[in-house]
Amino acid sequence: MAKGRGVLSIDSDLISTTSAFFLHNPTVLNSFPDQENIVNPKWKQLATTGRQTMDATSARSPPTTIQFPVKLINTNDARDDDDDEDDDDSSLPSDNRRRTVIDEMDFFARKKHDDGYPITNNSTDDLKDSGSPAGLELNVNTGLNLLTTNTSSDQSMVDDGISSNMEDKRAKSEVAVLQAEVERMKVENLRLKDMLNQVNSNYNALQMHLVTLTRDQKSHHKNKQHDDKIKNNGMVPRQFMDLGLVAAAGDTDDLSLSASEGGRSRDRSRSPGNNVENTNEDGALVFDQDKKGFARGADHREDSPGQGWASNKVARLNPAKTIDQTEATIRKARVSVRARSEDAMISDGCQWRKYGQKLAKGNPCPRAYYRCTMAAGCPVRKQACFLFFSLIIFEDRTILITTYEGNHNHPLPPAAMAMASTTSSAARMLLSGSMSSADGLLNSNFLTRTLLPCSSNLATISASAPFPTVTLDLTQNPNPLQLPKQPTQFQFPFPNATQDPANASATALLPQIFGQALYNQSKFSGLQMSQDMEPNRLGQQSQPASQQNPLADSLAAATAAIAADPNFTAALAAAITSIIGGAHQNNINIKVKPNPEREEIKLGVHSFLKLPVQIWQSRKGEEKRLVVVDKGTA
DNA sequence: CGGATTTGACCCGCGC
DNA sequence: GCGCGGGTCAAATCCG
Repeated sequence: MAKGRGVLSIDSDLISTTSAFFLHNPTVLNSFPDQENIVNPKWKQLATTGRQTMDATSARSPPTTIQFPVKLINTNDARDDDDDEDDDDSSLPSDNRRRTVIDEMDFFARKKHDDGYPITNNSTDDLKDSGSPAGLELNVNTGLNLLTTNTSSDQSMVDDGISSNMEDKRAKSEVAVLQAEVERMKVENLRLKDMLNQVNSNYNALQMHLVTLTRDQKSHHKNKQHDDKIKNNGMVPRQFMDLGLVAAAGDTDDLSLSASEGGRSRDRSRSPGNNVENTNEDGALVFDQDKKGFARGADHREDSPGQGWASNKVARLNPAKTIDQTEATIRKARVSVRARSEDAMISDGCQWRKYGQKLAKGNPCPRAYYRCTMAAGCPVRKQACFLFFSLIIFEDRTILITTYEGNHNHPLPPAAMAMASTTSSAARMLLSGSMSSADGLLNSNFLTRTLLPCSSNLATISASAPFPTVTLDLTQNPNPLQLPKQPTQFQFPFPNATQDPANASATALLPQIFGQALYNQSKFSGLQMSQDMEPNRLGQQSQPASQQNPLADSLAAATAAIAADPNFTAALAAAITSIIGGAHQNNINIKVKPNPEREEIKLGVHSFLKLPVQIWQSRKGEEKRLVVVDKGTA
């Protein structure tokens, strides 16, 4: 079973801040009753963050055990009024008066005593005394009728003139009954919380549908006009982004796929099993664009396993490319999360089952395919593969790229909600059409500021890839000015990353650059990286590596040795060549100033690779350059 | 023994 | 039309 064992690091501040921009109500995060029992400490803060909402929810929930003692006090007051037969001219009904005659409340008398209002069981004088202070609570209505049974029995007690021993026994039995009742109410409370959570989830899902469908309608007119522009200037990527709006109407898998494939039959010659997984067996509503309405999932079986990965299925459709059909060609957004993890899977709170593994070209690290198994028919899938360069350059600092697609059709545990909210919101941002770009890679200020306000470099959008993809880079340290370090929330398995400025910057920059390159291989034309790229970032990392890392000197020596090793050269070149597919023009220029802070880049490389690369050093020795040589000539 | 994983084969789109 | 690559399936295998 594929269980997330990796250490995923997400800053909960980031999430909490981000959640303010989520379309669906983040309170879902807090609606699970088991927050106290969260095992993983990494998520505890999330649970704690949500506790306010939980408390509020509890306060609004049906009567709890807290309230009914108040009701008892109220009864005592009434009893007091009645017991004072001589002085009292109470207008209470006769039954209430009879009820108050009961002097059964041994344990309540004790409680009152504790509260400072002493009551003696059989003393009517005491009953008189006890009446006045409790009168403040007369108006408290607990909504519980727990006293009904008690009072009736008490009434008979009084009439029968039972002794104090019997009263003690009765009191004990009533305590037991009340305790059982308390337990029952606790269980009921938990059940109600579950129901509330379910309602919240349903509400959020419906809200998302409504928003996206409304947006779809509004954008439909725009798309018409936009298509004309596209015809004229062939701005396919632009068109693509706009089509994303339609996909956004699904926001979730179901809708987009239905819209894109509605009315067409799949020609895939697979076994019927292909259709099993995405048919919404749970009866989820699916929007059928052809039918202009929602249909039950059971009737919506044209889809294939790829409800999740819709893109290639969309491409399988009728190749005739009219504008309308192009509109129907909806590619689903993907959200790629880049996190530091040494395990093949990050722990995102969901249960995944691995259904395939593929050795993608250019990456010796196989890509694993997972599907969500938390609910039958859940269309969510994810891919996971290690960032190759992270293995090359930071051997001990692997970066795992996890790509999600689709939305879950089932309630999620809090831990999963964090990731799901992040990814779904990112996908919505991508598909919202508010940040369309004429060309592939862009850094969206909009997305950055809204989805990930803590950092300006955490989110990247790629529309040129086969799928619109939002990449959330969780490998970087957020801007320390905006987000103080909180290493306790999520633990990256790389302690040095925050300690060593050089490491921090390098680990942040390289994966960002190379990782994006991997996702845009078709557009890859060269990369440059310099220490000057982010002076602020480096400036905020105060101490030089040599001061903080006692191994700096030895590392520098090792670096020099490794860099001089022809095996290293060959290995690194081979790796890069492999990644970029041996394209002739693909020279990767990595400017490396001879700075001791860089020494970690070269560690442990040549044990990993075997193909050639050339390292060129400038005359002055200020700069080293890695040149990828063609596979045949290297 | 049931469920999860592995892995070779297959399907399909796309580029040449 | 053919080959390549991504994605998926499903039988075989593993494992608790």
